[in-house]
Amino acid sequence: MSDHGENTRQRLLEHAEKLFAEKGFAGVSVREITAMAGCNLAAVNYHFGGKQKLYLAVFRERWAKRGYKVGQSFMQAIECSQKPAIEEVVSAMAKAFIQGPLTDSERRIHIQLMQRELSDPGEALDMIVGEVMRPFIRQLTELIEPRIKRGVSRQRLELNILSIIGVTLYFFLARPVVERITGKTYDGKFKSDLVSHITNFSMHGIQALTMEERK
Amino acid sequence: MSDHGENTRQRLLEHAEKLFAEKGFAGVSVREITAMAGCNLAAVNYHFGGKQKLYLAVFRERWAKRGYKVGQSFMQAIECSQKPAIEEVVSAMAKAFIQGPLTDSERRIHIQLMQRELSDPGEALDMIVGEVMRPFIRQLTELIEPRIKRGVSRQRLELNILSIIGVTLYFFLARPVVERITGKTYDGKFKSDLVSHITNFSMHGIQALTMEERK
DNA sequence: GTCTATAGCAGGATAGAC
DNA sequence: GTCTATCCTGCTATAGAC
Repeated sequence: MSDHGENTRQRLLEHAEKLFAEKGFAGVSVREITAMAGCNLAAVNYHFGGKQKLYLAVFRERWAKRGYKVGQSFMQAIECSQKPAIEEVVSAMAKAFIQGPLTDSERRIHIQLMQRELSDPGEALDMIVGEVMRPFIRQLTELIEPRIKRGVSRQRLELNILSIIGVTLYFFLARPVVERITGKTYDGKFKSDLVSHITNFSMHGIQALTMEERK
Repeated sequence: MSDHGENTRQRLLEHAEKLFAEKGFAGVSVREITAMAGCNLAAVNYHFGGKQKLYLAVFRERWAKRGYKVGQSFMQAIECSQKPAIEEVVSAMAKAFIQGPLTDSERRIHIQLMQRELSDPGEALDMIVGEVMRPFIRQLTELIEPRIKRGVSRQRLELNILSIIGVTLYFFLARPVVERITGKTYDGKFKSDLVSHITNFSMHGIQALTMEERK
């Protein structure tokens, strides 16, 4: 019973994250969170000091950790080959996001939370970009840069890398649209189709940087 | 003074749209909307019957119209050539979104609103997909299909088209991240860089469908 | 550390005067 | 059509018992 406190705190973080991802900060009430976490209304204030600070704690204590995890899973996949081809890098990146160390529901929550923070940037965005996205993009840039032909600016390379991440995120964020348009549901088969599509599409996109300009 | 009513109604739609795009449905209060529209708190109920119905009216009376406008601008750009090359189609699509008939601020609002509806699908999503996205994607499919090599499934083509739209949307949605990562602001120069990047990246991605499979 | 109870306020909606 | 005044619900946050 002495560590019941830490349990409550963790349950709060867990369920708050799920609800914030689903409905956004303003769309969730503290009552809803505490009810779902099976604890008292006052617990949020005791453990975090308010709803806003709980929201930030979710990013610091849960989101960031998962961000590192995805990055590590990517680096693990890539580190066997010392000078990986662009295909390997792109494929490893797509897989890190899509078939990486997260469960389906974690992945959903993770990406939705990030998207919400992108849509109305708040205090958490600096952490997201500085601690997770920028280091990840830097690693990618260093891996890909030696494969790029002379004369391609760093900015163009960055835009390409951002695009690959963008395509990947899109297929999670726009899931309701993708399902309606294609008529498919996100089952195992369709997901693996998605992985190979994203890898293929992105790889060709970025490969343009290894060849001469068209026309 | 007899048409003051219609003016109020339009001002409400206009400012409600802006606020809903910025902060989401739950993040905006009716008080905030009416204050910004310079009318009385009760006007929302009188004209629309409640906050939720105002939200739907925004999509039906403003969002959908702009969706058509973008689609038409695309068709206009493409209809001069009877059998356009894939490059033309992709370029016209990127331009319709990015340099099309909308002003910068309209574009921002338009895409943010859509994204919010994708993140938590509500009653407006069916309209968005059915009335605007599906017809647009169908047109694109018909334009591109004759250029694709035999044996490529309709699903693969659809995924490619969705990806192009995805990349384009991403550079608006993730604008705060893109700015932080690249260190650029979305001024005229950077935007035109974006247009050519998106066109290039997407075109190479989809061109894979016109060639033999790799390996 | 957890709970009950409640303060204090902001939200959407409505009735009724003009 | 518009406005004022108000109802009532639900919110966050806190005080204080246990």
